[in-house]
Formats: sequence, structure tokens, C-alpha cells
Amino acid sequence: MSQHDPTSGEGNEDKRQRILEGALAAFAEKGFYNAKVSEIADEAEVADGTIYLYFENKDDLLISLFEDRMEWIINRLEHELSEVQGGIADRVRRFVELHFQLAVENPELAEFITVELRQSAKFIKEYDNPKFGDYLAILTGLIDEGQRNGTFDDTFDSRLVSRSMFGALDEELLELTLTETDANDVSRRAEQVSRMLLEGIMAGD
Amino acid sequence: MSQHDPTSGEGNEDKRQRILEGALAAFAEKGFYNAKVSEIADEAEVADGTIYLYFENKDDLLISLFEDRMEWIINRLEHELSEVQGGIADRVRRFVELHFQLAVENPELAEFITVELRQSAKFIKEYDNPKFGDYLAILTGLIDEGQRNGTFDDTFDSRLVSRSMFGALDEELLELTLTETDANDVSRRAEQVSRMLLEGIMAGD
Amino acid sequence: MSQHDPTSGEGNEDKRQRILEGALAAFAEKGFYNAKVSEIADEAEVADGTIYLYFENKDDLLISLFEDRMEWIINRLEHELSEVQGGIADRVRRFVELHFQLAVENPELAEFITVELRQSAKFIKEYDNPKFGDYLAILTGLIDEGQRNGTFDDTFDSRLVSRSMFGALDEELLELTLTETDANDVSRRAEQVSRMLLEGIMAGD
Amino acid sequence: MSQHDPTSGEGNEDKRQRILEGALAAFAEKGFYNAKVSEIADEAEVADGTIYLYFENKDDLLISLFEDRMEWIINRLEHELSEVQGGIADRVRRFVELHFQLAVENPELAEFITVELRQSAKFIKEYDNPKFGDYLAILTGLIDEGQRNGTFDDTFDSRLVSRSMFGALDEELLELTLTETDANDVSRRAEQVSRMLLEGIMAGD
DNA sequence: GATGAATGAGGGTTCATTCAT
DNA sequence: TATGAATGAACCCTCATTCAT
Repeated sequence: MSQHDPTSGEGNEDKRQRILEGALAAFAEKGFYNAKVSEIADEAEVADGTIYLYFENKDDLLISLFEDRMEWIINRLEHELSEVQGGIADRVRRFVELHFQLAVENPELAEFITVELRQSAKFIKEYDNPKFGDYLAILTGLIDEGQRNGTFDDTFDSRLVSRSMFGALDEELLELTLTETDANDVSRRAEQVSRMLLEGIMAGD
Repeated sequence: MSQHDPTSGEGNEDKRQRILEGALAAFAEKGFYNAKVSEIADEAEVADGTIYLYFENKDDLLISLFEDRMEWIINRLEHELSEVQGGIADRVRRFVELHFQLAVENPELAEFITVELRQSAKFIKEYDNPKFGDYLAILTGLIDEGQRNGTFDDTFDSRLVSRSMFGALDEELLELTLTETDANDVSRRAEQVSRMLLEGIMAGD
Repeated sequence: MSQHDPTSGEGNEDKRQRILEGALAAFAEKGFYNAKVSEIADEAEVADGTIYLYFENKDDLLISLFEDRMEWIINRLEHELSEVQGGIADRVRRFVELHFQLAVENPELAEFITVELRQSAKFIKEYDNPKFGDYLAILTGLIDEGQRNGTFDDTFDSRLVSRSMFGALDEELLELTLTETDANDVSRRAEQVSRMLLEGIMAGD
Repeated sequence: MSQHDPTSGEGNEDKRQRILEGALAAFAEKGFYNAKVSEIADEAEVADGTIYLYFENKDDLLISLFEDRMEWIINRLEHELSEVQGGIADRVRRFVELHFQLAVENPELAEFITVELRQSAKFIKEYDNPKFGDYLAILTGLIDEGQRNGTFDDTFDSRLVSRSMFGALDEELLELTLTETDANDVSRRAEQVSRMLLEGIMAGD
């Protein structure tokens, strides 16, 4: 999506990252349409025009930011999930926990994803948003595996389940970004969300 | 929120409604920021300036549209839920079903609510969005009642549960608005979503 | 070419004309690319945005100005030529004289036509520039008539002759706009140009 | 006009020429204002910044290109005219022919000269454009000589005549560059133009 | 009340030019 | 000398809002 990758030196990748961070800050604070390119440039400490060396236009900056951050999240999720000892339910629990943790650690990112992803859903549909598909696939994979090994009720459509779980989780994260929440409460919420979702799909006795 | 409360009755209320419908169509199709006031005026068959007799500005039009439509949805929900024979679980099931039904009957409204509500979340926070609170209160009320009568597990925070349920439901409705879905599949989804959510919170044996 | 003809009242046609005059002044002084839309607006005493109610964009303003002024010139030429007593040579002489006269009376217009018409030739080709065709047709018509009645040598291609005559005339008018020239000298030049061009195509004995 | 006169000889002069050729191609294709310096650099296979080692700025590049190409044309004209056997009329005829020939051989140059010279006339006036004066002087010289030896009518102002002849010729060359024309037609046009112009100024019998 | 022509602030983007390497 | 990434001033155009009719 990026127009121009000036050489491949570190200085430049750093500049690209600074721009993405400036965009993240601006989009999180004001939303895509109210964020000015010149503010992003200020934040990134580059000239306005420099942004256009790394991104085609403001839209591309949005898309690229999504892809960049989703990729980071996906890597992080895959890494953390691979380290989980225990069954499939533990991994789902970890999946949920990790989201709360990431949201607490990166409030701007949480705000950006929860607020802009939805708004940009249609916008992004045109670009197909493969990264979001990759992301959901992780969750769908967990559900599928749980259904195969009898942990989860296999009368559910795993894609529907993963979408719904994402929706529930996302809504909680939105609440988190929009209100002050103390740490204890955050873990209590994580526990409740994963318990509720898991019990919803557990294979009945 | 609206600036002008037309005194001379139905003729004006009709004009106000035409403007809101034009806004709904425009916002659903293009999103709030890409919808032009002049397009809304065209759609409503009024002059651009007329919109400012009924609404303070474009923001107010968005807020008013939310409030108007949420009020309509709330009334509809309350009416339909009041007619449900059976227990609390049946009412939750009906709550979910009704959403799918409304989304199918009013695709523009579904698109508007699912896409713009989120995006406007922060924007709307400033205005506090009491209607959304009223809406969620219906669901929270159902959960509370179920917890009191022992149908639902009362170790869950009912507000968290209702938010999560809304999130799950909303995500499914978004999927519905963004892809073609046949009627059979819609009811299958409604069934799965309500089953999953209910089992998640049922008082376990 | 113009986008919007707001009603048809005189006030509006006047505004459109003021914009065209502002454009003429700006284009003549600075050339198309160096003239700023905001300067044209200033000159016309309208807001920047008003220009876009009457013209699609800056290009359209250029095209429209050409068409408007060429039409005016064509009408003027046709009217004046129709009043000429005498033969075809007198009408050609009058054609040339009139150009010098118009250039003296409307130096901005002369500058605009001589400088921008050429530069915009290719640009205007895309829009086909029918008015320039109409203009040249007047001259071609004179040549044709002179050839038919034996005044002019009919071994010349009348279209080539009229283009060449236009080129010669246009070059002289350019010189006129770029240097100070006193009135006596202007008429001397007009006389020389028409004499030279006429003798060039007279049927020889 | 050029900032830098490369000291180390041919390698640099070659680079300067490549830049001028790139500029010619770009200006001919898109016009001065729409041609980008970076495109010229691409065409010349040099870096953008390199252009500024050889030319002060984009304006200087335009001026320098004019001067370079006009000098070339002048040399070519003087050489060819010096080889003409025959009288002054033959040399004028050759002058015209040669223009058509050069235009056919160098369409980009023809386009550049016919389209941009005029547009840049005022722009160039500021720099005085001595080369164009030199060029016209050739033609004026021919006219003067013809007037002195009685071939041409000496009641004409030779500078006016040469300007008009240039204008006529230039207009024909413009037509040539803007439309497809086959070789036969080109020579027919050359013949007609020179015949017309010569007869126009021949000393009457 | 209703109109819609007019307004003008605002912002995304371009591109000639610079300068550190 | 040569490079080309970076700069940032400049500008066309949009569109929410106003107000004379």
C-alpha cells in the first residue's frame, strides 16, 4: 500500500514508523476525518510533504496503519497463544486476557481499533482488509480445534462464534477506552467476558 | 437538541422527518463525514437552508437522528418484549431475534447504527447519548431479572453482560449489512447467537 | 461549459461577467498558471467559492472566457464587415484594421488572446475549440468569395491562407501588446499588414 | 544564463545536453507548467538535484533550452541559406522550406517553439530573449537586401514584414504539429506559404 | 417559514528547490 | 560532482453555514 520505500536504511523505516505513530495518536484523539495531515506531520516531526513519500494519501495512511498494527497484534497473539500450557479453553481465556492487557498498555491503539475499525468497515471492505481476516482466523481456528476435540459444542458455526466473540470483546474494550477503569476491574472484566463466552459454547454435559 | 420545535403541527413534523430520512439514507450510504448537507436536502426535497430551521448544524442532525431512531427502536423492543409469553430466556431470545428482523427490514438503519454509532461513540459521549443508555437498560433489565429469579448466573455483572451481548449482536448485524445473506441464514444466525449468549450466562447446574 | 447558471436573473449574469472580467485581467497580467483563483475572485469582488457556482474549475473558466470573448469578437467582426461598402479586398482590409482597433481598445483581451490562445492550443484541442473554428471561418469565407469572383488567386488553399493571415496578424498584435506603440504607428502597421497580405494573394496579371 | 559551466569537459556537456533534451521532451508533451522537474530528470537519467548544478531553476532551464535550440536553428538557417544559388527570393523560399523541413524532422522542437515561445513571450521579454532577435534578424536581413536590390517593395517596414512572415509561418507549423499531415501536403504548404508571402512583398511591376 | 445563492475558512496535496551525504 | 530524501510554501477546491429575499 505504501507508495515509496526510500532505500531500505533504518533511518527511513524509523521515519515511516514515526509517521504511523503520529497518525495513530491523531486518529485516536480526533478520529480520521478530524485529524489533519499537518498535525500528523508535526507529531512525527517531519514536513507535511514527507508523509507523501511514504504513503499515497491520507486514506493509504489509515489502511497502512491498520495493517501495520494488526500485523503486530496478530504476531503478538500467535506468540503468546503458543506459550499457553493447557487446553483449548485456556487458550481462549488467554486470547481474551491478552486483549484487555494490550488495551491497557496501548490505549491509543485500543481507541483507534475499536473506534475506527468499525467506522472504516465499509471503507475498508473496498480494500478487503485481509489483516482483519487473518486476525479473526486465529479465533476461528481456536473454536474449530475445540469443536474437533469435543471441548466446544460443534453445532455452532465457528465463524459466527468468533465474530460474536470479537464483537463482545471489542465492545468491552471500547468501554475501557472511553471510561477510567482501575486495574482490578480490568482483570475482573476479562475473567467475566471469557467465562461468559466459554460457557456459551462449551459442549454441554 | 433540535433548535426549532415547529409549532404549526404536522406539516412541519413531516418536513423534519423527511430531513431525518434523507440524513439516514445519506449517512448509511456514505458515512457522516462524506455525506453532504446539500445531498440530504435534495433527498428530503427541501432547501439546504431549511435544514437549519430544524437542526442546529450537521452534528445536531446526527445526534437527533440517533435519538429519533433509538427511541423508535426502544419503543418497538419494549412493545414486542411485553408481548412475549414465557420466561426471561424467551425474552432474551426475542430481543436477539428482533434485532435481526429489524436489520433485515431496515438495512439503512442497520448500517447507520452499526457503522456510525461506534465511530461517533466518542463524539456522542460529549453529548452523553442518553438514548443508548436507555436502550442498553432494557437488556440490563432482562439480565437483572433473570439473575434475581435464578435463571441467570448472578456472579456476572449485568451491565458487562449486556454490553457484551450488544457487542456480539452488533457485530453480527454489521456482517449482515455488509454481505448478502439469505433469509434462512438470517434466522439460523439469530438462533445461534441467542443460544450462545444464553448458555453463556445460564445458571449452571 | 459552465456548471450552473443560477436562475437567469440579471444580477447573476452580471456576476458571471464580473468573474470573466477578473479572469481576463488576471490571465492577461500573469498568464493562466500564475493567476490565482483567489485573485480572480478579488478582482470580481466575489468570494472564492462563488467562482465554482459559475464554472466547474479553473480550466473551465479559461475555456469559458475564450468562448465568451471569441463570440463577442465574431459578432463584432460580422457586424462590421457587413457594413463595409466595396469589394472583397476592402472587407479583408477592414478585417485587419478591426483587429488592430480591437487590440488598442482592449489591450487585456489582446494580450490574453495572443498569449494564451497559442499556449492553450493543445489544451484547447481536447475541447476542440469550436469558436476559434468559427472565427477562422469568417476569414476563410472572405478568401473563398474572393477566389470565386476572381479577385484572389484560386491556386491557394483558402484555409491555409486564412491561417497564415491570422498568424501574421496575431504576431503583429502580440508585438503591439508587448511594446508601447503610438496611434499613428498602429494604423501604419494595419495598412502595411493588409497591403502585404492582399498583394500576396491577389490574382496576378 | 546557466549557473554552472562545467569545467571538466565533454562528460558534463553531455549531461547538460541530456537535461535539455529531457526538458524539450517534457515541455513539448505537457507544456512548461505541467512538466515536472523530476520527470525531466528521469528522462535525462540524472538525479533531480543534478539539474540545479547546470541550471539555476526551472525558468532558467526554459530560457536555456530556447537559447540552445534557437542557436542551433540559427546556425542551421545561416548555413543552408549561404548555400542557396539564386536570388533573394530563392533564399526566402528556402527559409520557409527549411522551417517545414525542421518541423517534420523535429516535431518535439516544433511543438515546443510554436506552443511555448508565445506563451513565454512575456515571461521571456523580461529576459529580453536576444536569440529570438537574432533569429528574426536573419529574415529582416533578407528583406532589407531584397528591398535594396529592388526585388522587394521598399515601402514596407522590413521588421514588420519579417514579423508577419514569421507569424504566418509559425501558425502553419503549429497546424502541422497538431494534426497529422503527409509529406506531400507538407511541401505543398511550404510552396504556398512562400509564394503568398513573396508575392505580397514583391516590387510591383 | 422557506429558499438557495453566496460565503470563506480550511485542508489535502503538489512539486520546485535544498542540502546532508 | 552527484544524489534523492526531505522540505514547506503555495493553491485549488469543498462544503457547512448564513442571510437577503
